[in-house]
Amino acid sequence: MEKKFQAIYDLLAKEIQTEKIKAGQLLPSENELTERFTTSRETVRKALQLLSQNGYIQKLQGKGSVVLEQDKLPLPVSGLTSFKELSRSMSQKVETIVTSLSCKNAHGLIQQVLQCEEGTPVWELHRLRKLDNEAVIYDKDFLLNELAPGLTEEIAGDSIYDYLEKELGLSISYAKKEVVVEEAQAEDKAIMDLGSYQQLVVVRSAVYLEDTTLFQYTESKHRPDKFRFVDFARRTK
Amino acid sequence: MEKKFQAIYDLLAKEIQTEKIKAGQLLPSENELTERFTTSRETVRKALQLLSQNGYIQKLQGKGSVVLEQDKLPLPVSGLTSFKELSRSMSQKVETIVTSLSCKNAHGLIQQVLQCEEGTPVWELHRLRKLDNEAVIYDKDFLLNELAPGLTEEIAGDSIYDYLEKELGLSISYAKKEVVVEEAQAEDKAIMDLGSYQQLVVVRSAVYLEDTTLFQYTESKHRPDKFRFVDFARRTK
DNA sequence: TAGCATAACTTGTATATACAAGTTATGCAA
DNA sequence: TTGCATAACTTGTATATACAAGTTATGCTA
Repeated sequence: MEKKFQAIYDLLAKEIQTEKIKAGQLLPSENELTERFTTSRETVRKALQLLSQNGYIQKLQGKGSVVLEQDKLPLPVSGLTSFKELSRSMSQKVETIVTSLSCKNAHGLIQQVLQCEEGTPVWELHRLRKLDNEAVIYDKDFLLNELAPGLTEEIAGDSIYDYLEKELGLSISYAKKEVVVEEAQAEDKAIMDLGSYQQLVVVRSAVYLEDTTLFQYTESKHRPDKFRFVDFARRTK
Repeated sequence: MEKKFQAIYDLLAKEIQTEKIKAGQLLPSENELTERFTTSRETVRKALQLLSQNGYIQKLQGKGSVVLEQDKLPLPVSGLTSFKELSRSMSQKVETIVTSLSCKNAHGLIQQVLQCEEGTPVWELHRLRKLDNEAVIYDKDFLLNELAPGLTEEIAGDSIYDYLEKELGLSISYAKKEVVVEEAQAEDKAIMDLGSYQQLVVVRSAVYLEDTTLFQYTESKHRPDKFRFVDFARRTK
């Protein structure tokens, strides 16, 4: 049985996403929700806490919980809209090409980034992402073989995470990311459709499981005009 | 009086930051903490929830709360270290120059991004950030005059947020951000030390107060080699 | 009518209790 | 000694209660 507060969160999140409850409106009060779901107020509050954390609502003491507008960053100052087109185009043609998948024994850099023993078998996976037939994203993944022994090109072409979570029962817990801009290497220029772009946005991320083991290290290179990162952040200090 | 769970959070966060409790170690159990702070377990759990959210600890059912390493993204793959130098250099010479501060009546784009009435008085603030005597960051801020009527160049040269929170009692609650790469404009080239860089990392952010009013809109342009964005994210789906 | 105290809401904090679920150490039994 | 059930921990979920603090509507009073 799914946890109660999670179920309430899922339900309310869906109602907000589908605009059954629209931005600017108030959610039912905590007491009303408590009755509706025949639960306790604390449980409702846990669900609301999640909604707040993920940018769905803002809680106002004495008033209630207002639904926030989704994403909606006010218009960009310049007339540039290329990145908006990109975000809209998530539904457009996206193609993933596995350019290499091999299992190596960790050494030097790989061993360092995965923080594992020398010689530990690790997958090295290279994927090229094409948006509208242009190769604009190039991903290099390193992951512990031990945790995903049955990795194949087919799986790699899909979502690795689905495979991990649904097939292997592993659960990703948290990640650390870094975004920088670097010169395109010869390899990048050879394999990507870079045109005259000389620099790439590089996203390096370390992905951890629930037990804090570092599971995956990824370096994702993006052609600058096709890169967009959106973030919602609350303040805790 | 400060809230209890907040106080516990602050104390534990400090202990982790100063490495009184080191990465890899376990925090005292919830029951022990409950005793130490003469409080209830739920209150301790609220504090731990905050620590978890902010990447200080990972909770393991049945075991305890392990302290995570701070930031520590495994080594970058390439030999490039310029951005690391930058992050280290936060203590190096940083200089802020207010290049313009004026109060205008909102119209067109400004009115649009601040989502206010036509004609509402708004501050327009331009600041140039110099790192080691190089002008590498250029910020344009728009903020509602109504909420910060006493803004001056001196304050703007400092931290605006300190002024807002400590002087005006306003509290920033959340922000939406977008990171993209765009061509440097003529103005950017004129005012920044760009060298041969033709593109800039642009961070656009909308800052909201607790009552969900959009208070500030910022466009921050960074010379690519001096830009670095680090993120810790937990998974909620 | 206008103003104002107050009642009736809302969310925020703090506490107590019970049991479920996962991990580790204990100690008995073969 | 080894193996295994179990006890004694740990965190996770759910519930109930009390009062504080902020907002809004009510309705009385001048």
